[in-house]
Amino acid sequence: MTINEIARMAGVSRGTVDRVIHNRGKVKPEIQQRIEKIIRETGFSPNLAASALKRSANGLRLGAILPPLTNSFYVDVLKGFQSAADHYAQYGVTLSIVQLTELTLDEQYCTAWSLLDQGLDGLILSALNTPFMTDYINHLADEIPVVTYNTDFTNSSRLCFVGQDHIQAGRTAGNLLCNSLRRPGSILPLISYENILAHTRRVDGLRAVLPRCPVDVRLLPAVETAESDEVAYDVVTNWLHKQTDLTCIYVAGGGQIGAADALADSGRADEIMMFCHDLLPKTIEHLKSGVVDYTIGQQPFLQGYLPVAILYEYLALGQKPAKEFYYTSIDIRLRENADVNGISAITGAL
Amino acid sequence: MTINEIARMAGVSRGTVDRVIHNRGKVKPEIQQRIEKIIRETGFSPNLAASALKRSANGLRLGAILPPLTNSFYVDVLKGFQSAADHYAQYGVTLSIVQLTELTLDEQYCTAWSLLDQGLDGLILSALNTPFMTDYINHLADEIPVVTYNTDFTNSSRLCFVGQDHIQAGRTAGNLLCNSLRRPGSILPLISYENILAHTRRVDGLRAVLPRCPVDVRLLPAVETAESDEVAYDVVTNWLHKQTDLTCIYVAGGGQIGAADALADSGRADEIMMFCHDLLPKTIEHLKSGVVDYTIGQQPFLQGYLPVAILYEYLALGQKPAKEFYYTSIDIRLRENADVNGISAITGAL
DNA sequence: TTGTAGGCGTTATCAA
DNA sequence: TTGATAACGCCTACAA
Repeated sequence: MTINEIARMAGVSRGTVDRVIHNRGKVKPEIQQRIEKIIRETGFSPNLAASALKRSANGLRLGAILPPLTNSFYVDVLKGFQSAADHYAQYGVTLSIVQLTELTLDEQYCTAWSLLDQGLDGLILSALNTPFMTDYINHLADEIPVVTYNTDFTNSSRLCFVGQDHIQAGRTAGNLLCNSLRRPGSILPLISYENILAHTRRVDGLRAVLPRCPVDVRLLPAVETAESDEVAYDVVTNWLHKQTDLTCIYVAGGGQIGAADALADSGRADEIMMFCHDLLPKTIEHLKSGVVDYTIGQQPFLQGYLPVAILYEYLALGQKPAKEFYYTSIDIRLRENADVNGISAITGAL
Repeated sequence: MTINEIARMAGVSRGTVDRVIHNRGKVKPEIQQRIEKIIRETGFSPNLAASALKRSANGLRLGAILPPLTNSFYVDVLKGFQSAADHYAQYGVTLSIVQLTELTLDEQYCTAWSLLDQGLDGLILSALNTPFMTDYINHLADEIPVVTYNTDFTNSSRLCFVGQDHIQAGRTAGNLLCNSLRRPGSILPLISYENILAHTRRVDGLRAVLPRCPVDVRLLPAVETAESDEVAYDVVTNWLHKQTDLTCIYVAGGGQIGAADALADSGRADEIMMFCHDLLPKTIEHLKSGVVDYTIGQQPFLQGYLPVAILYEYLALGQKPAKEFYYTSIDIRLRENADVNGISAITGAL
């Protein structure tokens, strides 16, 4: 089935069929309906290779906003962006990646705005959950499609979200904890900031499943680390002294390396468990040395790659995303599968 | 960069450049080198959309051989095949899927042969590891590219393999077991048949890490279930009586549902752990009800989808696979992440 | 050994 | 409101 055959069957020209397919109007209603009927009956859909070939001439400008790379999680996200940019370059896509240097509202605003000023066709972003940012995203989304990743803005008009279900990830951590704890005691949760939803939600998820624990556990109030390994090191060192019945350190976000180092230095890594999120290079080392017991990954590469793919399909091929929430997997890692690099995206597939 | 610009820069015609790109010969060596130099310097690579558009006229016939669907693991593999077939249909690919009705050598041979007789351009298969099959795959691979999935034939001339590193998966199961066991005792491993390498390797992997276990454990000799849930049910029921210090049932392959049912019926699911491989619909139920503690998935969908993508790129676009081993992830599941469907392939991405 | 030309299916432009 | 025509970049006969 080609657009030519449809045109022949309908007794019109290709141009008219094209106008119907893309809802461009300027077609007599009765002809429109006739063509739509034929398309439905034949199950015709445009040849993507041909569309892509033709569209690649036009060009598509996408922008992506990336939090500071001091959190090395975003290094893998960046790889996803770059890999996608590389792949879609031949389809006329240019991706402008803007790296923030600090995690403040103002900079986010200004950067995003300067990107938009360049005349973007679509935007990919992740940001702090504040009412101001929600408004701003709504404002952007009026002009161009916006895809959020890692951190969602559910009550905004963004096109869709790519990232983890953080509550469920926290529940999964709690599930692992319940399975592994051998003695009663206290659990110390660490987060970066109270206003990072991802982190507080993970703690909420963990808390929700603790009643299933076969031994008595107590979840201490979450301690902030300001996304700093130094702070986390000190926090853990202090609590190791202060809280004598500590059985587990749960890093819901921020400073996992500092926390692990502190636990290792204390010489009590065998006796106290440690759980965290994300699979950073240092985390792999800590898994192998037995300091960290479990970590839960969230496919960072895909969080960079997929938004680009989604926006390409939406803008260039006119295909709306199939889902509003593209949840990445809850990827449990421990010593023996710390090194396995699963296949995260069929990048080369045309 | 287009083939036209390269031709202009080299002072030759498009045709000559095309011959160089695809190593078709019939080009004067000095001209060949000149063109190759320009291609290298400009970083030119052919536009995939244009290639695809042109090639889709020719058509590509692929074949896939699928073990009996009585093992519902292969239902997900089949979905992968179908999804890929669907996607690549517009690029002129037709995929013939042959489902075996029993797992015997003769049938595999005859089916594969009849497929080849139809004039295939590439073949995807999974089979029992016997010397005969290795010879046969070598024979096939002389004619057309062959991709193995799930079960590899490392000493054959197949193009590449898509599937799990079974030893590492077994080690991961052992790792989980060591983390979770609370009392000493015996572990009962179940396998389908001794000559299914995947299963015995998993047990080998598990055995290798047991010395790290903080409590005393003993690994019993593996028991065969002939890939039958009925047999597995009886085996487990018997051993639950016979082996009074049983702490864990490890289903390395075959009959996991029967085994779980037996454990549930015995009323001792709380006291005895159960580990298995693959995430079948019934396994999810058993995870949620607490009968099965952990299962290790291996991305079955991808094991169907990826081989098709690989063969398309190889045959239609002339791109050799980047790796010989495409290891799927070691996908740990327990109650709280049993339901999560990660994103397994960017299928719609052009 | 090299060059030429036609077409893959779609889309954009222009003329009717 | 429609139809005709010219690309998009590559591949492949066929001609030279």
